[in-house]
Amino acid sequence: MRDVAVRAGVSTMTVSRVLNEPGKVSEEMRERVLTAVREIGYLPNHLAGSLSSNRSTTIGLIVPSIDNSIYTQTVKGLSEVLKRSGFQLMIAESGYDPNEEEELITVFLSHRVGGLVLHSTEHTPQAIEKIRKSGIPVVENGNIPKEPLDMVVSYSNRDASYAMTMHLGRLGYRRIAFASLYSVHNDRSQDRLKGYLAALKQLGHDPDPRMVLETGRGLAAGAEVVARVMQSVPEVDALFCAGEVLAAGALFECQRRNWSVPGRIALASFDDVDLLRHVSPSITTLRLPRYDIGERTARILLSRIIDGADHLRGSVVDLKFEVIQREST
Amino acid sequence: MRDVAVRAGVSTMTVSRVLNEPGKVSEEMRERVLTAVREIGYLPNHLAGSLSSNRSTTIGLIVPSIDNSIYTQTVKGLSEVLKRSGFQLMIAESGYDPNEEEELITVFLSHRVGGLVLHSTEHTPQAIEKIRKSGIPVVENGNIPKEPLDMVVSYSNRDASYAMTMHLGRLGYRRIAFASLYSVHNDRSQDRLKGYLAALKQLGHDPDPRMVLETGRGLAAGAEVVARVMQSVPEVDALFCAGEVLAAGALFECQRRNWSVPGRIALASFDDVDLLRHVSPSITTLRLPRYDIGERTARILLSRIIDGADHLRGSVVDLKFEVIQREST
DNA sequence: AATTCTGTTGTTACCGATATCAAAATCGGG
DNA sequence: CCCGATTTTGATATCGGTAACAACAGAATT
Repeated sequence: MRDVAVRAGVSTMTVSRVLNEPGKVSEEMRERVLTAVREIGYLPNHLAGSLSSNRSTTIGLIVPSIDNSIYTQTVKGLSEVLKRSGFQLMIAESGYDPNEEEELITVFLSHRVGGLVLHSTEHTPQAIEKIRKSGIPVVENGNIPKEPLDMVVSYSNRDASYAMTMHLGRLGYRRIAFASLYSVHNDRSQDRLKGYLAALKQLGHDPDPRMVLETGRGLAAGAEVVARVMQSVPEVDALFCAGEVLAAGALFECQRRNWSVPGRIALASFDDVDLLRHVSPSITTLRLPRYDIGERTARILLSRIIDGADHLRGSVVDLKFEVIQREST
Repeated sequence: MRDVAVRAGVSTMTVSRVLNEPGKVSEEMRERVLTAVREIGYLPNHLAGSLSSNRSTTIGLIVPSIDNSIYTQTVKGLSEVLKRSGFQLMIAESGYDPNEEEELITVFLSHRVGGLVLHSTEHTPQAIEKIRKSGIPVVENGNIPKEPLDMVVSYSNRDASYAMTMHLGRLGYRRIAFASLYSVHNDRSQDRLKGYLAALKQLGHDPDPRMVLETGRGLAAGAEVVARVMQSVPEVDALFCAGEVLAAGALFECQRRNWSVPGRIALASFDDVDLLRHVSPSITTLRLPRYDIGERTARILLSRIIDGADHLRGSVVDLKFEVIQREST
């Protein structure tokens, strides 16, 4: 930068102004400086800039696992909005472990990120303390927690699960089973179960512990879960899989075993991925606003960081979802 | 840091040493400093550290699109290895556009990343120039380019495509069609086509332009492409889809139209994702070392950055792939 | 014409760490 | 017990920018 200043015959301060607040510099200076910048091929040093101004254009994002198609839509929404404002994304995986998450938060804070996006809504007390102390804006977006850290952009897992279960009930299914990922350290799973149970109650069905299943990740888990419930409760007539991979795995297993869907058993899913629309039968599911979540998260963060919109502190954005009725129910 | 130094009654330099080169400090000092660090809840400022030391623990990664399951495995490999060494990942999407990529490279360079990982192997001349000038290590890992920028960790798209086509030939298929994504600005597609053509030649089959198809992304594109080739060349007996989404889409279309697979037409795919193993019939495909690519990329970058392993400059790692024979062929 | 205001540019200090080299403490051997 | 070698610690400059305020010129006001 010094080189540019010398070449243009101005002070470094003027160079800095041309690059950051061009309006405050006369036309003539601006051109002289920009020419020098081009001639030298000068690249500003963001580290120095951030250190000096105590402002950062980096946002830290922590997801449970990168290789999960449902997060990627959110990441894309985030990334596209942030890029437009010249912000960068730092991404890390917590592996569904709050302690790991805390560690990553620490690393991000020491990188002085301007904001933080957390998919999980379960945090260690130390993590919460560190975030509070840092004072940077945070958005949680995997669920709508009881006690938000700061801002929230999400949909309600409980409401979505409730809506789908009610939908199945209204279609006339009487023995509706529910499958989700293991719910320890996963309040999304817990809330989905709550929604399911609330809907059963509303429908006047009795809950049956044999019809509430938990399993691991992957298509194989979906296959296992449908086989398990068919075995233990043969009269089951619908299976609501709270996860799109589980639902797909369940469908494939039904195809292999020649269980007609929805004749023998109906299937419903959570999250609308391309796959569910293209299998036959196509699978009834919930369309969740994954991309929108990323977009809104980015916007609200930028408002806080750039415009200092302090009135947004603690705001909760509850985005809409939709039941998509297809052939499988 | 000043506060910590004062509290421990030492100089900031000693604090810095305790944190970065604990071996060079006496046991007593170390404990005094660490206590002060804990009491104050001190978080080092990485920006300041990087600026001062001119070293960075951030790696920039540019992928064409984040929401593509095949990249996520590579990202995971990268992320896991980097995390262990305290490195961070900055991720951005180029949207398959070299100009966009150049822009992102510029941003990353001004953030002074310690290394760069590019999935694409097509770059603008300016991008190449900027990278050269910056002197930071770079890994390309989407393909094995003719003229690498620096280091390469990948498999050969041409060889993989050749291997699968030969496999189909050896199984006795005589009219093998080939489908890929549009090949403009996509040397992966181009190389896969080359491999296919080379194998046809080797097998003594004549290439037929009606059996070489290009299409867009998504399951619908796979459906479209299989319908198209069945229409224009009814005697086709195998379709090699150079992309796992295309193959899955093609299979679903065959199921809808009741074209028996592999009886009426055989299907082969590129990349081994969970889905291809679980559909019925399961799909013959290539297992590519996606995760390994990320892992090796991270390792080789860290060697260059931490150990200054200059002999690795320009090295090319050609990882192995494997043909997975399944029910669809 | 003197005074105030406005807009542009420059000066200086500082952001929070590390590199470098000098100073002080420790150590072993004669 | 002294001296040089070795280890440990500290003082200072610096990394590359920006904040804050000062200086200055020309326009507007009185």
